[in-house]
Amino acid sequence: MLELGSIASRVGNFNHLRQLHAQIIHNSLYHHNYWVALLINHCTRLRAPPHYTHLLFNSTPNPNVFVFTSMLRFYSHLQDHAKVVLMFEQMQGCGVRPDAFVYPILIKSAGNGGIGFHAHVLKLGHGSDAFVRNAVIDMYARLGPIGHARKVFDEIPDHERKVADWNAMVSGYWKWESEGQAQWLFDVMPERNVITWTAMVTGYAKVKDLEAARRYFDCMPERSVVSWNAMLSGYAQNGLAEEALRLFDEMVNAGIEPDETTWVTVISACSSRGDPYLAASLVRTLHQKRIQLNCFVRTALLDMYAKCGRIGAARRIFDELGAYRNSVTWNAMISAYTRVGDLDSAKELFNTMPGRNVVTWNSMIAGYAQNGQSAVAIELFKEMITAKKSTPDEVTMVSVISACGHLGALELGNWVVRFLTENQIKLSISGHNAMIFMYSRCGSMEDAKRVFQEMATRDVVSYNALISGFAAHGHGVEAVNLMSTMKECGIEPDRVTFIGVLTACSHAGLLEEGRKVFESIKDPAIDHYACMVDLLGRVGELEEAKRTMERMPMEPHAGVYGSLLNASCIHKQVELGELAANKLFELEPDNSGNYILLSNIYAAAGRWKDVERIREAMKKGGVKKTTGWSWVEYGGKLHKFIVADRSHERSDDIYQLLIELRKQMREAGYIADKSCVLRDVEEEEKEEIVGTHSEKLAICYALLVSEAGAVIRVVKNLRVCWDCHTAIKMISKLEGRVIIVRDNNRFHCFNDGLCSCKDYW
DNA sequence: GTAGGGTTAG
Repeated sequence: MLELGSIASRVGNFNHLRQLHAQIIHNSLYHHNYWVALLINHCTRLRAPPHYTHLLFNSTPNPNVFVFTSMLRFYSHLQDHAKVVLMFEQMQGCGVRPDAFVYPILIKSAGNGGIGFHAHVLKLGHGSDAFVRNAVIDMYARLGPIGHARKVFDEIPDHERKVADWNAMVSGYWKWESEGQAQWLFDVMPERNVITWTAMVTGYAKVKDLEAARRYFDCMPERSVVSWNAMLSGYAQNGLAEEALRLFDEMVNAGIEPDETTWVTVISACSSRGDPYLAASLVRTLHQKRIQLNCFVRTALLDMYAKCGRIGAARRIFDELGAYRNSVTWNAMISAYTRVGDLDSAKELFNTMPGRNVVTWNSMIAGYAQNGQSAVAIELFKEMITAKKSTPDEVTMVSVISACGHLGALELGNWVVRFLTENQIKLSISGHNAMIFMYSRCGSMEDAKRVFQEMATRDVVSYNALISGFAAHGHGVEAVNLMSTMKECGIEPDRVTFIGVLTACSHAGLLEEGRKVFESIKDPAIDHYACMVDLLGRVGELEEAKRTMERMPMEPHAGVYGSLLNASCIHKQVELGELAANKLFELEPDNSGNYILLSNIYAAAGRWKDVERIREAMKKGGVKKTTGWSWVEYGGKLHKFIVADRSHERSDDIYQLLIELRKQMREAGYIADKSCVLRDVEEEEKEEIVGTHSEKLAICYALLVSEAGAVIRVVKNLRVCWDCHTAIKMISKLEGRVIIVRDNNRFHCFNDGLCSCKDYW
């Protein structure tokens, strides 16, 4: 028996637990409820699998109140409220009378059902038991209404009121964001303990007042590991990873032994830094200290590996966890895959995951949205609301709104906005930012401005979204002015702001403003140089563009040479174009656009042999002209087209219209634009109408639906060429309204046959 | 205590 006792006191992991279990059976002690309860309590602590624990329980012939209490505690820890209630019922069924210890567990785990237990407790006369009373206060403090907690609290005679009751109230007020009440209770309470102080640290961290949190932390008469953890996670969850890691050092130096929670928090702080060296040193420490890695720590490690780019290591942890995985583990792994763009692996996990929650859906939807698969993201969102298993929240909607913006799908966007109000989903800053983005990408600058103006608080992203919108629509002056406004409001422009403003200057031809903006950037990044080269190039200052590029403190990337090539194309500069293109052929050998641009430059100069040479080079290098999808939004649906596409239900009408259009144009004496030379050369090899590229099909569809008076939005991948121009002119004349056409990153607003963007003609 | 969201350029 003595030996058993010494084994029991050393149960540190699941194997020890099994050994103890075996010993107990070996000594025929299994029917002793004392040992069973002890085993179950170890199961709780070590988070043993439920089936193992349940087996233990089931083979106990006459469980007493201690065994039942242990089981209740076990399921309560797992947050399996249904099992807790079931166990409670079984307990009563066995004629075992619940004592005052049982009710706090029940109430804590039962969620809203706890209110029912409150009545039960009063009836059984446990109402004046200090633990039960505290559990009741704690329940109302956590679940609300907090007023009920206060009522029970006030009814306790002064001399019976314990510090735990005060603490429950303090935490409750923080939970319900009554900072003043929490503070007041803290000030008037007759005695405080380490839990009280820690609650204040947690509370101030929750309202993001980390300075106040730190003041309380520094003033604490004593600190437990929980207090350290509270301060640590306060830093970690508010994005102050550096502070968290510094505090962790302090903690170690102070000789405090970190617990599992500490490790989880520190690992998560390390994740947000994404630093593989720091990660490796943390893992070494864990090994040296022989830390038990529970599911939480392992999941945090998984996430850390993934965010440091070690997807394989992350997957190994995921596989090793096996049955111990929880939904967080799954979601972390899914996000790990979407982060690196491996959508297939992510989707595979998504499909096999048991019990998806809203975060699972959000991870997958955001994964598609962030990897250029906006249409799929929206499809998945529709599936989510049809399945009705999880309710979309703000995070879901932010991704969906952004996806609508990327597609330029205004009808869809408006439907999503209606969905928000119908389902009472409130948007915070990022939600409104996504809306600004969506509206400006869809060409509704008025709506974008309205959303921006209606916001109570705006951050740098709000300004950036609107500035980029102005940039895309050629509203240069408004973009420059908005940057001044943001400075006046005390928000500092960041990298993205400058990209937006410089792009705006570029599209509006504001050379001097652009120069000033560029000069004002303290430490211009490579993208800022690219924008500046673009601006100089477009307005025809090609020499200065070239000089700017040569003076860059870093090696120019494809964006810089691309700008130069584009400018050479606009201003028909063969030599400069060749220089830029040759660099680009090294940097992006598979990008067909560069070959086409250079060939266009040659064609414009009448150098047909060179055009032919480029075509040969493409063939030899196996460079395929990228065939993107184009699509038209109509009736809340996206009609997709690809080269030689015949899949559309109105395919015959579309091709008929195309033939008609060409006939009309030929008769009217239109001549093919030189910018389409390479395409037309390629197409001549095929049956002309079959090889028609997707944008022409999209335009034809738009033209067809316009006859029915539909709203037309032609989006994505539109290199507006000769046929398309003519078609768009026809549509907008027909409609007498503004038509927005989007090619990858630029907008073309056609009003009465005129386009705001002069790039292509 | 661990998981998910918004802005960027040729």
